[in-house]
Amino acid sequence: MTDLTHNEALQKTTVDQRLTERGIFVTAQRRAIADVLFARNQHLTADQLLMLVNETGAKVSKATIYNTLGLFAEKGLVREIHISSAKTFYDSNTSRHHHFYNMDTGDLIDMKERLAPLFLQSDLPDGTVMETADIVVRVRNQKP
Amino acid sequence: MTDLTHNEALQKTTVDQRLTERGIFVTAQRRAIADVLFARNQHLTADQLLMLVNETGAKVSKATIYNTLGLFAEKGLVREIHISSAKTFYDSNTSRHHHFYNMDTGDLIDMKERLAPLFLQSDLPDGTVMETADIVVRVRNQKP
DNA sequence: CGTGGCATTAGAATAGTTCTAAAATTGATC
DNA sequence: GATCAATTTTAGAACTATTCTAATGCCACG
Ligand SMILES: [Mn+2]
Ligand SMILES: [Mn+2]
Ligand SMILES: [Zn+2]
Ligand SMILES: [Zn+2]
Repeated sequence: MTDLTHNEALQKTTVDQRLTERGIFVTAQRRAIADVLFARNQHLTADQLLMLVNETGAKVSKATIYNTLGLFAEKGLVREIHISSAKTFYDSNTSRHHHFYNMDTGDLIDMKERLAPLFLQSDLPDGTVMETADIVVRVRNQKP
Repeated sequence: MTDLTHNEALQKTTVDQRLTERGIFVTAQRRAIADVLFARNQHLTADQLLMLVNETGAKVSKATIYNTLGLFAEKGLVREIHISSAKTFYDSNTSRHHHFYNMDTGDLIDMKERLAPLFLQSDLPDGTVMETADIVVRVRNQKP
């Protein structure tokens, strides 16, 4: 009992720190969202996150989900992954890694290799064949 | 005069062949679209293509642009590149290559290297800094 | 308390894309 | 060339992920 309470307190502090470190003011909604999002490494759509957050008992609007995901992405706490025009995932794992997207199942799977220079059949998830391998490097104009 | 006419005829045949080779029936609209799209290697949105095609004097509807781009993509004549949920480019260059996307200017630029194993500052377009480098390998379940 | 500055919210608006159902075109067959 | 089935095109409606609006809520600080 005391153990669980203690752990929750630690968790809460950790999540708060994670936001504060990036200059994000902690609010009840942001904490509720962060609790779900950062519970583990995962790939979630905005809708999925909205449902998961509200299942915990918190009451967070769709607008706040989008505002918060936008803010977190801007601050480097989540990574946006654009699969198609109707499929954007938010990845709670911001370490450098890449993905397999299974067009049949809709699964987005982390690649084991940190940076894969070549994509061999043996690198793919079992039972799948490569369709395309797209690299999009996003750049910004250097600040003057 | 005769030269130009001759060239246009050759062009038309080449475009027709390109479609026919992939089992696509040639129609006036598909030819009008292909003429613009395959005139050179380029990255176009559906809207841009619609405007360019209709500027040539052809009358093609938006639905046909989307139908045709979908068909061409399915047959491997164009490549879809998803930059964000509201930005899909169609690439008339289907050879294996990857892209730099400049978030400031909206430019989508081909990478020189065929497959870039590492992204060094010196690899980036002049005056830009890397924001993210995303690899999405699309896979399908192996046909049984 | 009262004021200022964010944050949150419901719902409307936006925009890219897909769908619908009818009309047009095609091309094979007689 | 007329007939007919299959395919394609089309205008506009519908759909849907995301963004916007503008009103309300929430603190922190004087
Ligand atoms: Mn969703
Ligand atoms: Mn467009
Ligand atoms: Zn991931
Ligand atoms: Zn390209």
